[in-house]
Amino acid sequence: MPNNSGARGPYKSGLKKQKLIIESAVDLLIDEGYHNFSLRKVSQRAGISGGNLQHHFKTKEDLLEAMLDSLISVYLETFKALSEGQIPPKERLRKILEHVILDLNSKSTTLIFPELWSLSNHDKRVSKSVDKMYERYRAVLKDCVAKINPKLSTLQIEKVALFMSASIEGHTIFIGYKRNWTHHTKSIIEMAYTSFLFLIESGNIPE
Amino acid sequence: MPNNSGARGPYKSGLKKQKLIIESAVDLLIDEGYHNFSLRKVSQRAGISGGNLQHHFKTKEDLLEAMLDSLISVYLETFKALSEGQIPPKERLRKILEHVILDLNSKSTTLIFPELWSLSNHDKRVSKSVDKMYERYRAVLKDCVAKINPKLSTLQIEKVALFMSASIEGHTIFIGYKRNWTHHTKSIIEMAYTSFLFLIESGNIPE
Amino acid sequence: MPNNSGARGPYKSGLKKQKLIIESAVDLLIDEGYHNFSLRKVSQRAGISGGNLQHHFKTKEDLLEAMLDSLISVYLETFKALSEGQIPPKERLRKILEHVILDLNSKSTTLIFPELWSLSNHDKRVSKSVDKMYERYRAVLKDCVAKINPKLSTLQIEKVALFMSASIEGHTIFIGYKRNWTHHTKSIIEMAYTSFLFLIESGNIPE
Amino acid sequence: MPNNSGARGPYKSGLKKQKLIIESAVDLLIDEGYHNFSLRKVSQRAGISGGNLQHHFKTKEDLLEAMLDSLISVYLETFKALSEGQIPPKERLRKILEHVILDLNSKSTTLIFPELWSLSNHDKRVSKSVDKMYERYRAVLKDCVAKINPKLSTLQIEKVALFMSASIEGHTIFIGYKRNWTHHTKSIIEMAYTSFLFLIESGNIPE
DNA sequence: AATGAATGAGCGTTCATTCAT
DNA sequence: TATGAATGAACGCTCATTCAT
Repeated sequence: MPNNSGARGPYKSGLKKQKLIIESAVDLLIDEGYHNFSLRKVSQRAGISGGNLQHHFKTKEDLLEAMLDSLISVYLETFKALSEGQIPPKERLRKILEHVILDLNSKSTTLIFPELWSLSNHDKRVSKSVDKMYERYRAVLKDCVAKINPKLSTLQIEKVALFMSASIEGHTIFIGYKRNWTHHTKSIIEMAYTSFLFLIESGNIPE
Repeated sequence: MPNNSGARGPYKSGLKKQKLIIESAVDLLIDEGYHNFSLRKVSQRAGISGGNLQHHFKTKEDLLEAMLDSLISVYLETFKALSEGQIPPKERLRKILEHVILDLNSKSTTLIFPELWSLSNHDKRVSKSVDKMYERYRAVLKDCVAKINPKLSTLQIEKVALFMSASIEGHTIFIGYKRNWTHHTKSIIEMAYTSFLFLIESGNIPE
Repeated sequence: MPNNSGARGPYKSGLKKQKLIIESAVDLLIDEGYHNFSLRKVSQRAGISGGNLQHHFKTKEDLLEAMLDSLISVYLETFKALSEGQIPPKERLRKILEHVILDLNSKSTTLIFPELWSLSNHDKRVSKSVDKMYERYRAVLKDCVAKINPKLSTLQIEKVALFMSASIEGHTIFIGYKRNWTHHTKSIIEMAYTSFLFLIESGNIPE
Repeated sequence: MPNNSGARGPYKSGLKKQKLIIESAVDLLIDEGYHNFSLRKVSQRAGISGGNLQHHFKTKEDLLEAMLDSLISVYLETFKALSEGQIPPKERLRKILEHVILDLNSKSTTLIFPELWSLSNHDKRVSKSVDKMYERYRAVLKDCVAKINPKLSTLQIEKVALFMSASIEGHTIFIGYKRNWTHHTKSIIEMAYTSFLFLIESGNIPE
């Protein structure tokens, strides 16, 4: 019964509908890209009137923000899960790489992230949210890196985590859903693990 | 001198105008992103009427194609230049990495590539052009890799070139123009060279 | 104390809210004009939900009617006050002119009356209410005129009262709130008194 | 051949259509009032598509401005005509009053001016145009007044002209088209002439 | 008495495109 | 080549109103 006890706040049916709207919106974003994204299409997918959509999300920007929050929260939870448990650090690194790189194969990730990158370049709010997500992403990596080679300085850890996460993201457009090199995903994981581990253990990272 | 027939003369007025239009269009794409891209705005930037624009480029798609060709040709020339000359292979690898990673800092590259990646996901023609460009990109890398470690199989070379190019592309959104980690560009180049060279020389690449 | 039955009690909660709504609506009309008047904005100003507003006033027309009644009643009371008391008729005429012309300077009068005149032209109900108000207005003037020059016929009295009231109304847009000639208000009063009195006393009024 | 000689500027058919649009817009304003005025209705009345309307008038404000210019120019021409010719000043005053007061009976004047007064209160540009028109109006009156009584000071002339024009405007809502007192128009003209002339000749005007 | 949910029409405006000039 | 004229669909958004809660 979240914030619904008194006379204020959305009704239960309203919260459900908002979820439905966000799902419809994300599906549309995946299917058509942001340059073909419109509130009309969202309302059609959700099976509601345009007026009702605007009742739930005052503006397009509001809906976009809600979509972003919804999308990012999934990844944040994943990162949290990946940083929990008691596992040897190298093994954890492998697990992380396996998970995030395999995730690139998914339709949703393949199709949504390029939209986010593009939007980030033209919308401060989006860029802020995306930046924050990547920060959390790197935090998981940094924790892992520090445990593998405790001699690394903070700056070195920072840099290698940045290098790792950026390198991984770049594969989206090559091994993503229905892309040309999806079948090389396993090999990519191997090369990532091998080369990243070398960087970390050798300590050959600029200060 | 409105003579416009034949193939002679460096800048026939028609071609000149087409160039102007394409430049205006690219500028618009950079400034506003494809989701805010419209023929109207292009014609305004080019200082011509909408009707005239459509005389030179029948449809939006036609203009997009011309833009793409124009954009990609620049990179193709760069790749060609990078593969020429007589340099020791490792040195050449370094030069390539330096060049392509430094290029990520440029406004144009930072802002255009996410648009291309996004468009690739929803437009076959764009994806074809972009794929072809990356193929040429990898060809340069492959040539270099093969010379550094001649023992690698064709498949290994393919894979490591894919891994390298993908890793580099991923940095666009982190060390690009006005992005948060631009100042780490030099370090990124170092880490890329170190780790890629390790992969190549160790031969630790899946078959 | 949600007791709401019967006619007792000065401010039953329902009436209170209705008053609040009407005040908000009038303020909106003053600030934005009828062409920017909407129930949505009224409900926002009143700090209530749209649904609740429509609970108190079924339709936009209903609210408009209530606003009109509220607005006009103020003027009717003024007219009543102006016609009471024992004063020499010329002195009373002066008082009336002073009062009604000075009232044109007020923000509310300046901004509301043009809206009423405009609405009168397209809404029978509004025109009826406004006409009735002006009738009462003229009644006060007629009473005064008759006492100043008892020789005037009913028709003459009617005509001069019409001429006087119409002439005065016309100054709204010139000496009204924040208008260009507000500082001439005193002079206008003088000219009105002088010329109207001449008309009345000379009896030079068409039959 | 106004501004249409070269390759630029509107075509003849375009100018004609713009006139048609303005006429349709004015008719709509008269029939429904500004609070019911919409570009869609204008385009329907003009028998053209919405897109085409927006081709001729970029925004609603642009159309409004063009309408205003068109409306006001008619009155300006009238004022000019009224101030021309060689007539004894009193006779000219009578002619002016007859003309402007009789004009109040016309449908167009009756219905448009209240809209202008209302709009003036909420739109600086409209208020500026309307103010300028009334200035020209008073200029005609001032010239006439000065000739009837040359002893009046500039300020007195100013004030009496203001008083006269304002008084006349006020009759719009009473003796206008299909209003209750249209049949008193002649009498109003008489009273106006009598009382205004008294003010002017007696010189009984505040300094 | 009061909320939020929902509708359907309408708003001003932008868009890609076609066509006459 | 180049313009302006014209279309028809779509856009984000506001509106008055109805209704379930």
